Formats: sequence, structure tokens, C-alpha cells
Amino acid sequence: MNDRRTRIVEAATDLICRNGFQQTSVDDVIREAGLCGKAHFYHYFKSKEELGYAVVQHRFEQFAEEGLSILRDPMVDPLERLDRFIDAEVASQAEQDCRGGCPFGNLVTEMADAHEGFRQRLATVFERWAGQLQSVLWEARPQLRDDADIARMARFIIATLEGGLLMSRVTRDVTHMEAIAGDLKRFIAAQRRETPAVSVGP
Amino acid sequence: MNDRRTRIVEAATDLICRNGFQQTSVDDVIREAGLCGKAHFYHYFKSKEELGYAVVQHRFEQFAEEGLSILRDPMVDPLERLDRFIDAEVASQAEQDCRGGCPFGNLVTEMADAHEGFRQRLATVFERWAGQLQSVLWEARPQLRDDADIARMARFIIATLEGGLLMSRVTRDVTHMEAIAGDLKRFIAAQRRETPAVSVGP
DNA sequence: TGACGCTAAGACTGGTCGGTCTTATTGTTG
DNA sequence: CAACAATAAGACCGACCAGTCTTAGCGTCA
Repeated sequence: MNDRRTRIVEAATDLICRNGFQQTSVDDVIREAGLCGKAHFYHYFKSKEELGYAVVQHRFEQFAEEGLSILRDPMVDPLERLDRFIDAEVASQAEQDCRGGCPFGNLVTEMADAHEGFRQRLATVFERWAGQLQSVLWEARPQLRDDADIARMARFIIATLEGGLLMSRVTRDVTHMEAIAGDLKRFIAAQRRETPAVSVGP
Repeated sequence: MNDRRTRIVEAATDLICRNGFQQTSVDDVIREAGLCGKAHFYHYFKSKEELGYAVVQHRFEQFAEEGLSILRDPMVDPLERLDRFIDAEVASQAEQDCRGGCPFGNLVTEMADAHEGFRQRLATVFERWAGQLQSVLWEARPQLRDDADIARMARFIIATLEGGLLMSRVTRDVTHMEAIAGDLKRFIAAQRRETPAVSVGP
């Protein structure tokens, strides 16, 4: 059945996000999932690489559900949503004791140069992530300066978060991530229209 | 002689910066350096890990000389130096076709969680890097707002550059790095004193 | 010339890896 | 019960790795 494949992908996602792709062996995944032999694994996946692609896909779906969903909450002001998303990233880093970093960033570092297939799939992940941020910023457009470049801002936010994760990971000090996230919020705040837009009646 | 050890470290630095630590075998290093056998290698280095530490050290010395030296040029205004440093990072990324990223960032991702020895040495690297940035910002203090937090700014700059390298690496598009670097410069510019400080005569 | 000590080179060891192949077990149909 | 199909499990293969051990070749000194 297909949910056995799903089960394998889940186990592999855990392992790969924790230890990286190269440091996770197919045997490890089999053992962790514990419901098929090696030959059977290669019935579900043409190769280990194929498993890696499935993991990228799966992890992004998790992220879209657990992380990016904050950006979609229609009951909250868009710029407030953005702040909450940034706070959630900081909180998540604190929760895992500054270890692990961003699974997508990790895989970029590990695989992007050597493996075009991974690079493309990861590029798609970041594109979609940036797309969600752009949607929020677009909603917040009336509050933003006319010259605010939304696509650019979205990429800047991602880059800064990724860098913040890296810095707090190496220092193992979440206050670094907090400070960087704080500065990022100030950067975003600086893109707000100085005089708030006034809605004009008919 | 000791310069044979140096030669090995140089070869290993090339290989490890290009392919990562785990993906570089001791045999690869031997072959690349081409001037000693394996047993001899283990005379110079207690283990592969030890070689890795030497590579971190060596690569940082290169970086301090080639990259960070821009920050020390006494003939240039400090904030101008900072801009030039950022430009140099972008140019370097363009030169290597958006591949490779930052060797220190790569090693953090690869090793920091699993290997305390690497984590500590890499933390030192980032500390020194941040230290150089702080020196520049300190020099620029008269031009900066009174509430500018210099240590925080230094870390923010590093984080943003690291994130920019990652983004342009996955998209293989240096314009992303350029845009992020541009926003970073705007962030720094926003920390300038609004009314320039006036030197008061006696 | 001959005996000895030192070093460089790479063969070797035990282990891991991705991926395949064989075998055992189960279920199904007459 | 018997013959066969489908599937599961893990033994196995060649390649590679970090680290050690053996050996062959060199210079040195008598």
C-alpha cells in the first residue's frame, strides 16, 4: 500500500533532517521505519536520491502546514502575521536547543552544488516560501511605502532567518537568533508608510 | 619539514571547501598534495578531524587576509569600507558561479551539531569575523545613531550575508545575493545619525 | 663495500555504504 | 494436498573509508 511508502518517507524525513542526507543510510531508514526489507524499499524508491526528493516534498508540506500557515490566518493583520511567523521561527530554534537549523538550508549546503536534482527541488521550496511571504506583503501593501519591493523583501526575510539560524546554531545561543530576528522586524517596520494610508470615502 | 604539513593543509582546504569535510577522504588529500604516503600523513595529523581543525584555521587566515582586510584599510571611511566588504562578498559569489557558499557556514551546517570540536572552532571564527565588523562600526560611531547596537549590527550583517549566499546558491542567481546585499546596505544606512555629528572646536 | 637505521609508499584491516539477488514464507487455486 | 504466484527478509557484492602495518629503498657510517 501507499501509506507504507508514506511511513518510510516520514521515518526518512526525521533521520535526514536530523543527520543530513549523506549521513543517513538506507539501512538506517529501513530500521527506523521497521516495516520492510531492503529489496522492498527499492520497490518503492528507484534510488536513495529518489527518497531524498520525497523527503524534501514531505518536509515542505509539513512546513506549509505548521509554519507557513501562520502567514495565512485571515483574522490577523498581515504585518502582525509576519511578526508572528518570525517569532515562531525563533521559538522553534529555541525548542530544539539551537540544533538542526533549517532542513532546506541544510540540504542546499549539502547537496545543491553537486546534485542538480536536489538544487532544483530546493529552489522550488524557497520559491514557494517566498511566494507565501509575498502574499502577506501584498495584503499589507496599503501599510507599506510605495517604493517597497515586495519580492525583494520576501527574499531578504528568508535570507536573514536562514542566517540567524546558522549564527545561533554555531554559538548555541538563541539570543543571537532573537537579536537578528528583532533587527529583521525593525527592517520590515522601516518599510511602513510614514503617514498611514487614509481610506477616502465616496 | 613543517611546510610539508602546510602544503597538506592547503590541499585539504581546497578539497574540503569545495566538497565538504565528510565527502573529502584522507586519500583524496594525499593524492592532491602528492608528497607523502598515508602513514606519513598520520605523522602530521593525529586524525582526519585534526586536519579539519587545521583547515578551519587556515581558511580563516586566508579570509582575514583577502576578505576582512578590506575592513581595515585606514585610508577609507569606515562605513564605505563596510559597503566595499559587502560588495566583495557579492563579487566573490558571482566569480564562483554561485557555487560553494561560505566555507565556514558550510562546516557549521555539516559538523556543528555532531562535533563539538568543530562547533567551538567555528564559533571562534564567527566571533573574530564579528569582531572585525565591530571595530569598523566602532570607528564609524560618530556617524551612527546613539542607539545603534554595534555588536548586534555585526551579527546581523554576517547572518544576512550567509543567508544571501544560501539563497543565491540554491537559485544559482547572483542577482538574489545582490538584492539582499543591497537591502543590507540600506539597513546599515538606516542606522546613521539623521543629523550628522558636528565636530566642535575648542 | 657492507651493515644498519630511517622514511616513504601503499597494502591491508575491519567496517559501512548503495544496490541486487537468493531464499523463505505466505496465500491462492485446483 | 499440491503446484504456483507474490512478497518479504536479509545475505551478499563491489566500492570506499579511516587508520595501521609491512616492506622496499634510501642514505649514512665504518
